[in-house]
Amino acid sequence: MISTKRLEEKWQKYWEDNKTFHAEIDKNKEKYYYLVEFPYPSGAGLHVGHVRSYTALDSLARKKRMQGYNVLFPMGWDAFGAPAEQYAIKNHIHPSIAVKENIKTFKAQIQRLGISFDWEREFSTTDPEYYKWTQWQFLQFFKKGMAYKAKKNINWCPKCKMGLSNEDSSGGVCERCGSQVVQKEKEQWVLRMSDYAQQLIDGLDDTEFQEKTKVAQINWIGKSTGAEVDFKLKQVDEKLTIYTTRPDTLFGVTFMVVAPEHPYIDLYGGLIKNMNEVIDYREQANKKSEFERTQLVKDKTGVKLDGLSAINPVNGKEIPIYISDYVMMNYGTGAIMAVPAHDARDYDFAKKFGIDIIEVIKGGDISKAAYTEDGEMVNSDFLNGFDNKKDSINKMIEYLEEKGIGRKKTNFKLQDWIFTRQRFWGEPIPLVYCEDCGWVPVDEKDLPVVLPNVAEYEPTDDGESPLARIPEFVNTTCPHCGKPAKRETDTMPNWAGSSWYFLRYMDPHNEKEFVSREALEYWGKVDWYNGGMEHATRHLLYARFWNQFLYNEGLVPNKEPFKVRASHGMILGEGGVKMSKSLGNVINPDEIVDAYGADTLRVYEMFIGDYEKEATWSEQGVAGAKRFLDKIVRLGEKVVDNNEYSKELEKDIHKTVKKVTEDMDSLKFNTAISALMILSNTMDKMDSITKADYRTFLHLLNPVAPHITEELNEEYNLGKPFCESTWPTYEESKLVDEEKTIAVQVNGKVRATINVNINDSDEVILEKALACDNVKKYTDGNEILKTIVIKGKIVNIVVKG
RNA sequence: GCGGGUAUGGCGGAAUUGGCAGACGCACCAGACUUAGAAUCUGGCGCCGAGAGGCUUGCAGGUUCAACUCCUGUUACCCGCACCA
Repeated sequence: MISTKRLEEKWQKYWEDNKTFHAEIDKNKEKYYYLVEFPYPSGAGLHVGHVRSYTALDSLARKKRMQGYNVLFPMGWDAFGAPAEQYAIKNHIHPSIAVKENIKTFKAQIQRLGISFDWEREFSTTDPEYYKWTQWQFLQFFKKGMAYKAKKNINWCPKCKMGLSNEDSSGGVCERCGSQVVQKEKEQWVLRMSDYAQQLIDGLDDTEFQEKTKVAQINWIGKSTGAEVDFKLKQVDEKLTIYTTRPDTLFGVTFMVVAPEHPYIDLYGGLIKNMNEVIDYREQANKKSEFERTQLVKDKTGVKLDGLSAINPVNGKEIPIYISDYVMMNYGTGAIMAVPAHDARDYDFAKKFGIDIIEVIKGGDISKAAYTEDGEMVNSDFLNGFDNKKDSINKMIEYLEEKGIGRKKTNFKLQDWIFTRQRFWGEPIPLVYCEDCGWVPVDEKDLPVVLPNVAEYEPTDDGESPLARIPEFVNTTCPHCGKPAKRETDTMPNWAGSSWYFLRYMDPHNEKEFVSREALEYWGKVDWYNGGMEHATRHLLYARFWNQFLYNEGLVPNKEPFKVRASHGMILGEGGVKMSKSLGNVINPDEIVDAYGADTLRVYEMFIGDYEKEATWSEQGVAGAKRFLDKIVRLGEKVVDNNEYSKELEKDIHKTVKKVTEDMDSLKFNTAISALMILSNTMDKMDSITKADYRTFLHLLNPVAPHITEELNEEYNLGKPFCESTWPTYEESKLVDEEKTIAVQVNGKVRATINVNINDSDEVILEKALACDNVKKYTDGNEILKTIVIKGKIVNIVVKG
């Protein structure tokens, strides 16, 4: 046989020459859309983790095609963003050139693996032909009022010199470089994602995501129900509105707290006697990063507003107001009512500042965390005696609404999406600022707004985009009135291009539309989307939001873009540690392909363990996969010219067809391969196998090891190439075992095994069981209390003593 | 703190969903072939025990003829989220 390298190249060429994996709309065939998250083509090249998910989906796609589906399985590149830009700055080349080089490397690496992507649909988010439509879609948001410019305190990474979304600065740390994020005021384009909070929760019902993914999204969106309550200020005719989930504890309110940024501080600064102290505190708080405010400083700080106080609306008592950084301006109303008896944070604060603590729920452990659950209400006037949280809350809301001092209210943690980056390497935002007309969208015919081809793309210290330094780019005319005007110089985050790439794959070369209606209707939803768990609250949420917006605008036919979402586990280095450059334990897939071949790498990674869990790399395991494939090659020497299954193998083959088919559908590649290993061991023990035996065996292995199986199929002249054949089927009737060995237990312990026939009655089986010598040993002289016969499975005899 | 998950031999992991725990692979041991090695083949391989046998799925209980699987409690680790009112 020819060498592994040559045969792999041979079949890769065959598939390419025959456009085997190219999909076209075909209304006579049922479609299936497999999608694997497109990679960021970094300079480091392909990782064995990529190989795992690509091979898994490739196997599924190959099988699905053989099962008669019209399979869409595309691949592209998510190439905007900071890493490419950093690389370009460091090496003094234009990011577009660096990106092209990296894509070339990645693509060659993927192609060596024989992944059945439809390369005719390939694109990069950085292609002007693609980002033209990203810009076009941004303009749809803009025109709908879904994009607005706001002066925002944004998460600012001082190292990357860039504004970050909440999602990108989770934990107060820059997602990219790990620096602590600080707050900086900046004008930003923002998408009204929070408007979609409820729809994003509801839409999950229309998906088949894993529970953990759904939960992660639901938690991130952070819905809470409660009430807004208006507290009158004593010194001025004004009310301070707060949000609470526990209006039933209103009688226990002994103070209020506003966020340092609360507008009332400036508005009523004249009444505040210790304004200097207050301003000082606010400045201190502002300097703190979100991380310091939330993680490090659990110790409560604050300043009492001297000269400004509020009235508790339910009992008329005067209560003090404090500012403290434990209240956030971006959630609720930026002000809270404090119930120190039943909330740990309020309790800490009250203890520190010597404020009254009034118990309103009996039995609540005052010093412990969070709001007390059920207990009898006390010190609460009309709520006294209520002993159920829900009823108390309803009663209070009813009271508040009646008096017009409060109302039921739902809040979400989900914030609007900060959509601008002060960077060069992103999609330019297609807006122009005109002194007379304000912000005006670029005419559609003038899209895309192309990134200029210059050498200056380093970020500036003042936080302006590098594009601002390029007069030819900045200066333009107003699309509306024609007067001189200036372009927006910020660019989009790299989550933009990935928010709709799955749509573009359906019709990637369309110059007139972002995708044709026909393609949208035919390819529909992504049936199976594989990606990392780390994207659950970012890419996956952004993409759903984006698609829901397009749906609401009538631009796409499905509100939810993805049906099933699966995620692969990470591959760790030997010893169970993360692969990293610094540890020097990164495995380059090329080296494995060179040494063992692509099929071996593929089989190994599919056999390594539970697909959804992390797995540890083992070179010895790779060698084991290679041994398995070598054994399969040797099996060919036993083939005799017969187109029926061997009698001895028929049942095993039918069972294996069933097992492999079902296991692959549920991502249990490891057990599918195990079943094939068992079958190969059985065949290996036989003197000869038939062509039919061998072909079906190779066919079942083909999705995972496509090259070697095609080659052997051809060499032994077994039939058409698998990629042009129909997936094997099994017959239920061939699965039944006539004879079976089952265990006999006495008092739950196995004492013997017996052979039973499928037609044996329970009585016959029991008789056989009782006849065993080793069973008699335990039953003789003992009273048999009970016998259990489970057909085809087990016999259990319960004896006394 | 809240939410989600995991726990099975020396290792990666199986277990028809309540029916012989440890499939399959790796590693290891012994043997065959070989001048030797590689490759390949045969056999062994959870723990204790010479053996009969006993014990064993993080730990402690429970349900059941029967529990890795169901229930209660508990421990450890991993991952999200987190002064969210």
